[in-house]
Amino acid sequence: MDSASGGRPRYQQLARTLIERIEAGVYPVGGTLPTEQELTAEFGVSRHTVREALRILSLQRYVHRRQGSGSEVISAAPQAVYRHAMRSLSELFEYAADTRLDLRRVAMTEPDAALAAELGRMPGRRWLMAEGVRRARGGDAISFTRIFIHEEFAALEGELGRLPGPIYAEIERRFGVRVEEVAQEISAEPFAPEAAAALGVAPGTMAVRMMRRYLDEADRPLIVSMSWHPAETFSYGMRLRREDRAG
Amino acid sequence: MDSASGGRPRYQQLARTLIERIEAGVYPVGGTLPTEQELTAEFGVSRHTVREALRILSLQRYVHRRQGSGSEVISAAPQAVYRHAMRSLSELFEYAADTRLDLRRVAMTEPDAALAAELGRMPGRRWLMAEGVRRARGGDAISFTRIFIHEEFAALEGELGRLPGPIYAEIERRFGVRVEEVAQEISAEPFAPEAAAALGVAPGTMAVRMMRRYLDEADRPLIVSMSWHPAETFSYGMRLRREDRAG
DNA sequence: ACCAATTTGTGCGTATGTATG
DNA sequence: TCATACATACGCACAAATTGG
Repeated sequence: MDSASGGRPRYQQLARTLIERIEAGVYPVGGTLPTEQELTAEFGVSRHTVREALRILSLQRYVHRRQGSGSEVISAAPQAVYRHAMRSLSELFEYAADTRLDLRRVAMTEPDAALAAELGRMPGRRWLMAEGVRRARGGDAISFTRIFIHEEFAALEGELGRLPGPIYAEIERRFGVRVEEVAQEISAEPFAPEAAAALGVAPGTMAVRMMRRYLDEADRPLIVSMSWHPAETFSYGMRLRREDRAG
Repeated sequence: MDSASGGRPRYQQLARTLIERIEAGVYPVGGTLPTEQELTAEFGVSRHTVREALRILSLQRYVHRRQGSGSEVISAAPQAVYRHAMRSLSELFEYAADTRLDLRRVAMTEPDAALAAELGRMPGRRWLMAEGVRRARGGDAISFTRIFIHEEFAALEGELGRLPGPIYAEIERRFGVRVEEVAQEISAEPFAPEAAAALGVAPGTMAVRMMRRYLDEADRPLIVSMSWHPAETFSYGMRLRREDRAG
């Protein structure tokens, strides 16, 4: 169309104009927008274009439209909420479905002060620790992994090697608890000697460390997992989506 | 209309029918829906009605519609369950409020094929590139940062150095577009020589790279930012909360 | 309770633009 | 280059909800 208008569709230009007016107070909160017919006349566009623009304002929660009544301005600065596009916890590991965890050691441990602080704010209790190497289907090593399971669920000790799914899912099923929140932290540090040896990488190789705390409704950690990935091959992706009213 | 169909509008009935087919596997994930024209013929409704129905499926993330290509089925059960505890995009950088970006170079660039692929699936266009060093309030270097801004917003070129807030916020305000989604990827690689020099770290130092693509409603990247952090001091945390859905 | 005007919702037809393969 | 398929945009008509008389 015309280059002066930025090359964007007319309904988007119109939506932007109306939003500017709302934010400037031309259409005050609590009042109503001009009718579709008035907007059609003012901007010289069809009703279809006006309605597409008003749909944008409605989705972004600037206005509330009611048949027979009009378009009420409900906010001059709607706040956004972003949603992690993830349907289940197992998608936290995008690779989880195609990997297996080869455990090399399972034991009850009592962490020292530094580790206890990392595990969470629980009192100085014992944890069931499982460590091993996560491998792709072909056998290639992905990470050195250490998992701490709260002693409350220590009955799993004998079965850790042959669970069909993720450990957190089994704990939810067996013990009737629920993972309400996951706190994840990504950092980087060189591999510890034993981790390097287990993965078969040179000592001192740089690793990306992912720590996840699986928390219940009171923020108590049920499981804490730590994985060290060779930095050269590590990649982690996520998508965050702005929320709006569904249909 | 007819009582057998529930008295709901035709486009809602059609949307319901299509969703049922997707969930039943009639239209498998990864495949495409029939074209608008085919749906028009099958259901005996106008293209307008078909498009209203498809808009519902698109908003509910059942399909992804692409001009010229079709409506790809992307999920048979699109409800997200975990929510990233984040109120605004600026919280992506937990430090954003207390940092500043010292730009050392701003220029229009035409990326090569490899970079263009990383920036997104836009045609081979030019981007406004800004690069510099992000620093804490005290002046300590945090990261080497390179930002690519779509040429549509190149008018910002002269102001990049003195924006009050994040670039994406200014673009939303000035151009009336909206960041609907952010795709983030974390990986690790050694610093490039010029980045190492700019940060004052030894050549070959390992870096954690964060790439973020800020996408509009059609998944077109508006801004792409890349930051390289010295691995030794990098840490990134996030929390994901389970959502209780009524039904 | 009813009517009439207003306003948005639904639905159809048509034409042209633009990205894709 | 060309056909296909979705995006944008114009027009019209009638339905349904709201409002005020």
